[in-house]
Amino acid sequence: MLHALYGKHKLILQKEWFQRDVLQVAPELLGKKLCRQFSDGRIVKVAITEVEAYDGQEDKACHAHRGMTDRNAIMFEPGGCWYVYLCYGVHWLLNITTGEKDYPAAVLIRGIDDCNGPGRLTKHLQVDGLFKNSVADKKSLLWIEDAGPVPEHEIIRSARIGVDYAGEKWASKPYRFNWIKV
DNA sequence: GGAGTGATGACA
DNA sequence: GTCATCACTCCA
Repeated sequence: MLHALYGKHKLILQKEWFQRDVLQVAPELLGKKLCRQFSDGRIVKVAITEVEAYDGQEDKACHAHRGMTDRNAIMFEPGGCWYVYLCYGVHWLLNITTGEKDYPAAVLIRGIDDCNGPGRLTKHLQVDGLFKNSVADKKSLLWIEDAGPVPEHEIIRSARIGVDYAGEKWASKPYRFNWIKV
């Protein structure tokens, strides 16, 4: 198991931690604490329970598969930034970028403790477009902290949700990771 | 099962 | 400039 790279604040996952293969980062994010500081100063920390990986330009389900656009440009930067976008005109979806510069990849955070659904959790944590392209650190009021590894047998892999448009090859990739607590 | 919702990207 | 599409949620 790869060790987390720690910065000045012992628990906060640093940019370098995200600058690895998205398929390695995604399952390791399970059990980590998604942390949000609200405008009144209150801090909420919740465990991540479900994620999906979107892996580069080859991946037809990835927003970057047709190259760089205004929206997805942040995915081409080194990992560790928030990629936030509005889905169906209603829901903000929260992703963390991964990988090296010029390799577009990100992890969609789909579920946290007591809050399933990528659109629901952003509403719950009051995350919107203001966070897009910001660095995942304490200054941005949204960051991720280490919380120890999740046992491998508690991780379930399956196909990603809502990506049928990508064609069977990519829609069927087991790039979705669920943490099923025993 | 079906509608809402508006930014985004493709194309002209 | 237009137009179709969409990594979803809620209510019936």
